[in-house]
Amino acid sequence: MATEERDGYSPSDIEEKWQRLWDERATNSYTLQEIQSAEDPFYNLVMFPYPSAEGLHVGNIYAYTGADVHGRFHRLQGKTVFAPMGFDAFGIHSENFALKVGTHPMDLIPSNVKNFTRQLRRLGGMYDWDHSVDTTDPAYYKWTQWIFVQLFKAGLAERKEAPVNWCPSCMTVLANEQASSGACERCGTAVEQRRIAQWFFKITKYAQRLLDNLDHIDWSKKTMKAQGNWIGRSEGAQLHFPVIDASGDEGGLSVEVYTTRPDTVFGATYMVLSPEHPLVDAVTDDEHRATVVAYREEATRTDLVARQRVDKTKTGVFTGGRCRNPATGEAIPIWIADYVLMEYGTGAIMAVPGHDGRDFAFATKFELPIVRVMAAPEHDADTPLHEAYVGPGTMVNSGEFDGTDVSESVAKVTDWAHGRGWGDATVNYRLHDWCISRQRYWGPPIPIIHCGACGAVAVPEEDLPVILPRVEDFKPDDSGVSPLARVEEWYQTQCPECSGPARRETDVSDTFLDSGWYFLRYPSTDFDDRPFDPEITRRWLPVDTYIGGNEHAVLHLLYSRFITMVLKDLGHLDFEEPYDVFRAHGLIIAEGAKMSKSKGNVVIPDPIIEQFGADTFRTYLMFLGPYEDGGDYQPQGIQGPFGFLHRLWDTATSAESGEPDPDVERKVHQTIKQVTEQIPALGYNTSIAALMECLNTIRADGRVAKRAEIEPLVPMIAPFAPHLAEEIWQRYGNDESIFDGANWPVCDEAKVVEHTVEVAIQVNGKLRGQIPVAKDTPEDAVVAAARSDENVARYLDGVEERRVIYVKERLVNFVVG
RNA sequence: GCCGGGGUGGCGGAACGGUAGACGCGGCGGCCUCAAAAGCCGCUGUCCGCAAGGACGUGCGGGUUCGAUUCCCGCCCCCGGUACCA
Repeated sequence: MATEERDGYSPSDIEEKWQRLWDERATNSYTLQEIQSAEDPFYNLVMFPYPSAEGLHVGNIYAYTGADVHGRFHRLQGKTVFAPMGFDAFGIHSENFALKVGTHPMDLIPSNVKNFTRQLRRLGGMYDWDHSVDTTDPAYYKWTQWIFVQLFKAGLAERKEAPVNWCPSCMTVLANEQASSGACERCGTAVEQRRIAQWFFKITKYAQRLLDNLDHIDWSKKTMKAQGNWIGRSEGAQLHFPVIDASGDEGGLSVEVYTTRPDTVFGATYMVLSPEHPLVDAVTDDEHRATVVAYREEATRTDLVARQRVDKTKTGVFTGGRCRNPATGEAIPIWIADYVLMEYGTGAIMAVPGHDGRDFAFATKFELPIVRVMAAPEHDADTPLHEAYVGPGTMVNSGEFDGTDVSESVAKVTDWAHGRGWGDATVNYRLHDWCISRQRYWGPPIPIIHCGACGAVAVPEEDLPVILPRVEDFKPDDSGVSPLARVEEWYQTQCPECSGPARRETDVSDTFLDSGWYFLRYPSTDFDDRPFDPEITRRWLPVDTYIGGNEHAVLHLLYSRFITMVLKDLGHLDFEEPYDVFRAHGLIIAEGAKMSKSKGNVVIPDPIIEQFGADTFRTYLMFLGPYEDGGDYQPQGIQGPFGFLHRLWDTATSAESGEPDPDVERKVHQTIKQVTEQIPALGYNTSIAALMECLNTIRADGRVAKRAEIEPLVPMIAPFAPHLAEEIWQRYGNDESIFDGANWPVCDEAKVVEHTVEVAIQVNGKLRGQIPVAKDTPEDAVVAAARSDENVARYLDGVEERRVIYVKERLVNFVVG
C-alpha cells in the first residue's frame, strides 16, 4: 500500500527515492580516507540495539529518531557527522530466544539484523552502514577478547571463588547490576546464592575516579545521579572490637566493623556478624554451636530476594562470644544475623540500637540493651527511646565527649579512636567488582587457557580470536559450567607457555564487555589488524554526543567508562571518558505504561510508516513532548504533523518568486532563531511547533507564499523530515544532497525586531487592557497612552496612584491604593 | 526510607519573575460536495453577562514581590531509580 497522496506529495514515492539515492551516492557513509581527514568531525552516537526477532517497536524508533535529528542538525551546520549503527547480538536475550524457538543463534541473528537494518533504513536514519559492528562477528570479538587479555595482563582480571547471583532459570551467574533487586533482570526469577569460581574485573579500583570524573562530564543529571548512587561512596571509620573470652581476656582476635557513625560507639551494645563471616566459627562457643550452624545453613539457602526484604522480620542467633567495646570497655555479645551483609563493609557491624532503625528492631526483638548516646535539645541523657533517634543533637552517655555536637562528633571520635589504636577513618563503596564470566554459550569465549603447571595463561594475541564453535546443543544446565565444557575437542588445547596439555576457559564473557568498547570500533572498522586506529581515534573520539536510555545508567554506561579508563592507563587511548555529552531520552508511554513487550502495549511502526511515511512518523514522535521526557503515544495525533508536512509541501512547491512580505519575513527570522537554539538542546517539540507557527503565518488568509519566505524552512525541517526536505531542495534546482549543499539559515537580528508591540496594562497586577505601541516609544508616552485607555481609566479613577512599573515594550502596571 | 523527575484546559503539551494555556489532538459551527472523505475558514479553560466587561483559575497551605506556573518554606499525590549498604 502506498502512502496517502495529496497535492502531489507522495511520501512513499519520495522516501523510497531518497533512500535509494542516499545509498547510490553514499551520502551517509564515509571512505577510510574521509574518516582520516575529516576537518570538522562530529561523532553522533546512539546506543546500539540488541536485534530481537520482533524488530523495532515505537519506543526504539523514538530513541533512534531523536539521535538522528541531532546528527542531521549538526551535519546541516557543516560538521562531518559520523553516525554509525551496529548490533549488540551476543547475550542471554538472543540465546534464550534461540532456545525458545529451537533455532541456533548463529542462524537467527543474521535474519534479525537484516530486519533491523531494513527498518532503520525505512525510517530514514543517517547511518554509515560501511562502518557497522556486530558483536558476534569474530572480526569484532577478536578485539573484545584482546581487551580481556589486556586487563588480565594488567592484573585487573582475576578468577576467584565468590558468592554470586545464580539465576536458576537462565542457569547462569549474573552481575550484581543484573540482579539488583534480587530478581534476574532477564526472566524475573529469584536469584540464588552460589559459590563458583568466577572472573572479575576490578572496577572497584576505579570507583573514586569513576565518581570524581562525574563532575566534569556533561551528562543528563539523572544519569549522573544514578551512577553516583550506584558507586555509593560513604565516609566513616573502621573500628576494631577485640574478642574476649569468658574471663574477659583478649585472645588476639578482633572483629572489624565499618560504620558511618563512629561517634555512636558508646551506644554499641552488641555486635552482629554476617552468617558468612569468617570469624563466626572462632567466636561461637560449644553451647551455641548447633544453633549457629543451623542458622548459617538456613541463611545460605535462603535466596537473596527473601533475605534482602527490608520489611522482613529480623532474625539472628547469639554465638556465645563476646567483644569488648573499645570505647566503654564493656563486654558486649556477638550475634549473627542475615540483615548484615557479607558483601558490604567488613561483613560485621557494631549495633547501636538507640540510633539505627535496624539495630533497634533487632534489639527490641531479642531484648538487647538500648542506650541513648545522642540527644536533641528536648531530650536529656535518660530520655527513653521508643524508636531509633537519627536526628541532630549532642552526644550523651559518651564519657569525655558528652556535649559534642553531631556536626563535629564523627571527626572527633574517629581521631580519638585512631589515637588509641582501635580505629581508622575509611571510605567505602557499594560498587562491587564486575563479575564478567557467564556459564553460557552465546558470548565470546574468555581467552584464557588453564594449565596444570602454569596456571591461567592468556591466549597469545596472535591466536585471537578464540572462535566460538558452532555447538548444536547449547542449552545451559545446572552444572555451573558453560555448555562449552561439554565440547572436549574444543577445550582441549596446549599451554601457550609450556606446551603441555591444557584446557580452555569454557565460560564466555558478559555482553556488557561487548558493548563496553564498541564506540571505539566504529570509526576503525576498515582495519582488521588493530581494534581502533590511534590516529582515527584521536580525530573522532571521545564521542561528541551519546544518546540512549537511562536504563543503562549503571550498567553499560559505567562499564564503558571503566574500560575506557583502563585502556587509557594501559597507553591505548589518550582520554579516559568515552562520551563528552550523554543525553538520556525519555520513554514512550502507551496506555499509561512504558512501551515494552512485557506490558503488551508495543506498537509496531511499520504499518504507520507505510500509511503516513517515515517523515510524518518521525515528526510526530518528536512533536509528542520534550525528547528528554518522552511522550504519551496517542495514534490519532499523527494527523497534526501529517497535515503540517502536506501544507509545507504544498506551500513550498507552489511558492512564487518576489520580495518577501516584511511581517512574514520577521516571523521567519524569529523561527530561525528559535529553532537554531532549540534543536541542539533537544527541544524538538517546540522547534516543530515554531515551524508550524511559521508556516501558518506564511499561509495566513490563504495567501500564496514567496519562495524566499518558505525556503529557509526547508533545511530547518530536514532533520525531522529528511526525505521531504531533499525532494523540495532538489526541485529548487539543487543537485547535491541538502545535507551537503544547504546552509543552515542565519537569523538576521535586525529582521527579528517587531515594529509594533502589544503592551499589557495592569492595575495592581491585574490585566485591564492592552494597547499597540510603536517600537522605541518613550516610556512616558506609553504610560500616558495606557492611562487613557478607557477600561484602565475606570480603575484609576478616584484612587491614589502610588507607583507605575514599566517593563519596556511589555507592560505597564499601575499600583494604586 | 533515600535519590531523581513531575503535577497547567477534555487530551499531549507551551510559557527569560511580566498578557497562563503557544503548537497540536479532540470537540462544536460553517464553506465545498448530490453525499461522504479530504481540504479550507471560525470558535473552543470554568463561571456570570446580550454585550462591554467581570470573577475564578497552573496539586494543597503559607511567604517574598507592584506582579509568582516560575523564587522560598511546609505538605499531598504520581512516575522512574535504588534499598537491611551499617
